[in-house]
Amino acid sequence: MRKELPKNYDPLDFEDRIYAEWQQKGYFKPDPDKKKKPFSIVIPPPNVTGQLHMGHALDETLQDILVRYKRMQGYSTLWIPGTDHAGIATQIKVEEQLRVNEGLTRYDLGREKFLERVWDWKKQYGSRIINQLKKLGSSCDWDHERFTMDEGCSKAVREVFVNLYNKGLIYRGFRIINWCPHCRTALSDAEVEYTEQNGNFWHIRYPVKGEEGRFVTVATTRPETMLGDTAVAVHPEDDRYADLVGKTLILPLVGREIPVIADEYVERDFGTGCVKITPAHDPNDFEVGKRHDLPVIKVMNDDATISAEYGGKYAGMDRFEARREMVKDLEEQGYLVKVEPCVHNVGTCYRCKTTVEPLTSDQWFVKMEPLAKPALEAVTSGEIRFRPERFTKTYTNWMENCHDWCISRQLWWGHRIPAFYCDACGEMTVSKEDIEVCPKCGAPVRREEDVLDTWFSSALWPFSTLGWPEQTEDLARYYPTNVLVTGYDIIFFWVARMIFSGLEHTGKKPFSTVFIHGLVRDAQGRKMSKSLGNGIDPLKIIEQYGADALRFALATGNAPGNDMRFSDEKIESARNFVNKLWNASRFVLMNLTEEDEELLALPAEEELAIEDKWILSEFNRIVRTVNENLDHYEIGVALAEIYSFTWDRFCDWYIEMAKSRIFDGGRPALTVKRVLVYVLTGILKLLHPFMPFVTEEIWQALPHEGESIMIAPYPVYDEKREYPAEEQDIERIIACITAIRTRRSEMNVAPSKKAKLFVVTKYEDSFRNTEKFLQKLASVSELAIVDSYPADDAVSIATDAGNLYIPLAEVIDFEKERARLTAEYEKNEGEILRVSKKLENEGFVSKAPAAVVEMERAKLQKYLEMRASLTEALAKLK
RNA sequence: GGAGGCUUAGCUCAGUUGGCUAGAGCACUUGCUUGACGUGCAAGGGGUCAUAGGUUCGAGUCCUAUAGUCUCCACCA
Repeated sequence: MRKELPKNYDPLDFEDRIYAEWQQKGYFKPDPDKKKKPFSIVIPPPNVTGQLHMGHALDETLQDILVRYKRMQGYSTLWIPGTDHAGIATQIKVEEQLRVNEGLTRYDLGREKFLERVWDWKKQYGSRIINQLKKLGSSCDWDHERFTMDEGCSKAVREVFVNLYNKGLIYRGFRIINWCPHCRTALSDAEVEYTEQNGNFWHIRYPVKGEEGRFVTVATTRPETMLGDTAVAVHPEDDRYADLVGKTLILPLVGREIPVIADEYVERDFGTGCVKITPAHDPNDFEVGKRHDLPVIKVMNDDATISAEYGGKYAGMDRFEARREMVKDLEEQGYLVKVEPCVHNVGTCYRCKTTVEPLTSDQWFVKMEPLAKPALEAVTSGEIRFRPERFTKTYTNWMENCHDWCISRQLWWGHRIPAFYCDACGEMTVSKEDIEVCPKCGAPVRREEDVLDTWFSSALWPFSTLGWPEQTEDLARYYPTNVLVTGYDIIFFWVARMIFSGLEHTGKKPFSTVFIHGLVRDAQGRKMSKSLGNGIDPLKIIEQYGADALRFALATGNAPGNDMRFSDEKIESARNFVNKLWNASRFVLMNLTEEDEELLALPAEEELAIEDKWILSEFNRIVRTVNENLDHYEIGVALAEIYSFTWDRFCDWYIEMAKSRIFDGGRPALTVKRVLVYVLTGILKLLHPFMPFVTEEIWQALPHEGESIMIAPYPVYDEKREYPAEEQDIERIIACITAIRTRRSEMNVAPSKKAKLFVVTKYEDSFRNTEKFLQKLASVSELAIVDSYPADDAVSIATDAGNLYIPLAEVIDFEKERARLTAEYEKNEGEILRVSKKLENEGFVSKAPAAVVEMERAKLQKYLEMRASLTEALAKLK
């Protein structure tokens, strides 16, 4: 007895079970068959502390679609999953937990104890996100699961660090960097987010030394930094201040003497034209300071309090408190000229949103210029391609303008920098292996405290996960990977850095295609965020609607790279489609009484009915477009094609047409069932990459060959299976049935009221071959093909296939009929005019492609036939 | 300041290299216990494709300008 599907579609019944089966059968593993072509993807590793959110859901869905598609096409697919240690993010979480639960800071615990806590946390939460990925149906090879701080990845990190250092591409230097006073670490440029904030422009006057009563007025948004001022700059060609250059000013509140200098960096028209220069706390001032050899006075501590050394009475105050106090004092002492409100961009930490403090510090950097050049070339040459293409520009702009990458972080959670200092002789050693003593003088060394930027290890992900620096089989077979799927928000953080790292360390690009998607927003189009509380939990959606519906909703109705909104309507409509597929399958299944072998054989050509050929032909065409679109990463288009074929063609027409044949029984019934099984199975295969669970569940219930739809071959276009004549026949009849339904509906004729149909047509065979459909689907009691309709008691319907007459004298309003037919006639005349004009146009006929011209000719033919029909129908009304 | 996106039906969006009478989902109107599905079936209404020019036989699609809107980068203190 064949397995039956439950009446109601309930994904909870089978999703977990099916996933477990797939995993147990080993379908996620790459096929060891060397003859198969490899296809590989590395997952953008979610943060180990994270929960699955809609962004992940979209990202994983797209990857899984590609991987499942390729797997069914016979590739040996490897999709590597894993998680990222997420340095700052994780450390913040653990510190927060520590603070809340125990009232302790990481300093209370000390480095070693604290790291134990973080590892505990990782063990506890790391598997959570992995399990959530499974809920989505992700067909990753879990045997290949990696973590950015596991042994292999850590080895790769060290290898890369030492190599870059030896090449002079990593250096340690005293520079101005972005400092997060809350996380107490340096940040890279990419990790600073600029937000517009309301602030003030304080105009402050600095007295000129030796010239009683003379002042220079500077304007600043950050008065507290004046403690570190070491000059005031004016433009060299600014006549207003020409005589001041070289003079000395007395810094208010501080009393220190600073020079007036001339530098082209100053914009004459902005502010007062005089700029206070604070090399220790402003990147531009730092550059000015270097040019003029100014002292660098750092006035803040790591927590952004004012330093004891230079703070004077403000020492120990928080920077913002100091600002208030200093403004007050400046005002009291008569130095404050005016306060001008302004909106300005303030840099904030991308993890904790604290205002970033630019300050000078000793840090480690990656020299970007030599790395950026080949990375840029790989993309501009087309070796690596962005989809959609417009993101190429985002990438190249950044790559062309990026500064050296600050990679050291004053955190504890991360890859510790493999540098060792000897206090005895001052030697620094960078080494792949840990060392205890200085190679130069033999004194004990101490290891660098800093760890590396999280993104330093993520940058190696495509090859570190495949075993690099070992030359493993995996690396040889699956690197470079084929495609990287990720959001546009991490092109700088991650994609760019993977590209230059891959090129530098493996000599190969890490992937051929970068497939970029947008953000998932809420129904109002707002970014989902914790603070807004508008996040939609994908796991709740899965519980409620099923993973297939979620995947469908995410994969459809939006163009690549664009943001999308996630709404109730969207997920409901997705669920409705799954439900439709379920029920169509139930219908097919409940009518299969024959043996599997019998049903699986596709009928011989001569046994196929006209509608069989029609649906097979249409299916075949859909197969082609789906393949083409998937090959071009047009996932939404591919899915929309399957959707409309399944619902509008297969369910609404073919199944309806099939009913009469099934219930008639006999040989034709076997044929139609075979076609039903064939096309439905084909639909399931086409849909499997998008909706893996439900397609597997139904496929298993249907007659099938093989163990799982997951490893069944993806449908391919078959040029032999094209039946243009039959397609035309059926399309013609569908148009007639629709026209009849429309007329009857307009005239409020109950569907139950059957009527005879008279047809005047030159497509006699089309009508005769499909009489049963007209009867069944257009409430026709009997079909009569005539040369001309004899009476004037009929509703007439003009079609390009001929004239249809339905004797329904009691419902006809002749005036209305005439008006309607006339309107239709006019409209048709308009079309005739439009198309004939086109065809009379010399330019069109000579320049347009022949196929297009041919199409227009056929169109004109249709309109002319329609005109004949309408003329006849109108004549009948007289 | 620089770059890019978006503007198509009441709403949310498709429309791939220019070429069938511009589509879908949702919403709306009308009818339907039609042998899987009311999470459904049938029929229908609804769009000067932001505006103005241009290229072309032909423009929602390409070019230029304008307006509105969003995002990213830069940072003039």
